[in-house]
Amino acid sequence: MMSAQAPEGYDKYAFEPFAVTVDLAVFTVRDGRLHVLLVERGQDPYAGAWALPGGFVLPRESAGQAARRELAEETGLSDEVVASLHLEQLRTYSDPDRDPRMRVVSVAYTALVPDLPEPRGGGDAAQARWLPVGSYDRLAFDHERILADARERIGAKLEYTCLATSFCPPEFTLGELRQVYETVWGTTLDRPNFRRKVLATPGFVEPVAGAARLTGGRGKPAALYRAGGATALHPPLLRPEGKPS
Amino acid sequence: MMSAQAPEGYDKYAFEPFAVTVDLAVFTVRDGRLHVLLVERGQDPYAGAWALPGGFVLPRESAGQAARRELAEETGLSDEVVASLHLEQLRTYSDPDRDPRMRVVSVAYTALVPDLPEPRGGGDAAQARWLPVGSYDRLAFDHERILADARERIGAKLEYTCLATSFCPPEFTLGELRQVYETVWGTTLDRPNFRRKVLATPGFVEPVAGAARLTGGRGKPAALYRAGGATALHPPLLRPEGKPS
DNA sequence: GCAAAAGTGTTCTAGTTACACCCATGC
DNA sequence: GCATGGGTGTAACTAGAACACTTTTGC
Repeated sequence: MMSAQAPEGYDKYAFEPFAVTVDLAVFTVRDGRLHVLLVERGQDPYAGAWALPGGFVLPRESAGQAARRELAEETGLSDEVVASLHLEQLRTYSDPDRDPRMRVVSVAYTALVPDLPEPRGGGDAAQARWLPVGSYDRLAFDHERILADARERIGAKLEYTCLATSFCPPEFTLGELRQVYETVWGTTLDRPNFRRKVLATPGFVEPVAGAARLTGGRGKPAALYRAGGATALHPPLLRPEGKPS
Repeated sequence: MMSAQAPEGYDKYAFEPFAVTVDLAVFTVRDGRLHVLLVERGQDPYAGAWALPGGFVLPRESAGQAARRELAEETGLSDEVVASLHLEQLRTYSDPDRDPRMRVVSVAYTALVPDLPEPRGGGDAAQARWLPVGSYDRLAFDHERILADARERIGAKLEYTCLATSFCPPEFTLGELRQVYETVWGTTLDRPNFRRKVLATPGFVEPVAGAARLTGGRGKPAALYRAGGATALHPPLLRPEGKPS
């Protein structure tokens, strides 16, 4: 924002121009692994490297609007679906040398989506793909850092919000919901305690009457639930501390 | 960040230029009230209104560096002191119409400082002043919103970090530390329980051997403490829920 | 029957809450 | 003395952790 100290008759073009972009860290859980949506760069710098999807903020849109627009373009999802997704501003990355070409300030966003069909190419040339986190060599620019920040953020968010249901299809079992936590946190959780905790939080999930589904091929069919209306998780569901998977 | 889909031979000046600024929400506790550092605007828009201090990000600095530079200018604190302060990126505000003059994207930062001497004018014309939160009519631009977000953030931060000591002078009593929590949260806390909680958290505070100080003019002199090395507060110190002051 | 996954019950304990109570100081 | 704020003690309550156990399915 212009402060009171800004020069009086300033000139819009007096400064070296800043480009403002958005970067998206979009996660999903597939086959019990955390996946992130990436695009392959076709040109230098970082030609051939994977990068987070993103793009310029247009002159008449906010960064949040730009993020939703880019997400719709990259995933091929309908506007209504994209509008209903949970998109959260992560933070802004502004190191002067983060892009060698020019001064680019990027507002990063995070989204959690259920396991989607492989994204169609969208309007752009480069194909967007879901890749397991850690399965790539190196990300372009400072995207490695952004992705790490995003992982940390969603891990923390699961503790005190009901956001985990965003990773799930419309109807899901408590086992699937638990797997979301275990995948994101890289831990195992006590099944009985997890169940009680979730059911004891009003509005976290609501049962689908009479419905049940087999999960692993064997075992007792699990009851189905839908996401409830609650967003906060009080008291929080804390991840175990020094506990590896 | 430039995505893989960015136009190839792009022109730095092809877009309407974005200005990138920082805004600062700097808090202190004075006389048991939460104060925020504000500057009075001398020119339109919002001439005469109070605004958060801030300014342009220079071509060769990051937003965080700009925030520290502006903070030093506004408060008149030495560079070493400013370098040691806790400055945290809050979020970025990018509504296209948030500044009527041009497109300004602002990265907001929050800082917590102990009760400082009234800031000297700094290099700039407008005087910066500490004002109790809520004691002004209206803030310029979307600064009301930024300030509200900043308050919420620091309130939450006190719950699970040891950051409250940033509001205190180098040596402080547990009563003063408790008052920080009560002021920011607008609640009262049980004194004995607060004391135990703080002392039971390793590294939150460390005693200053033998030192004591009278606080309210009356009463038993209180032992003095210094901030410890810990940053996280495990388990957290949760604010009471439906409890007014 | 056996393995696997869902679902229920129970015990133990750390952490918090809500108090009552004593101590040291200024007026 | 008495008001004021610092400091200690303690009983009740709550949420969570750990783990045994039952149920329902596929093979």
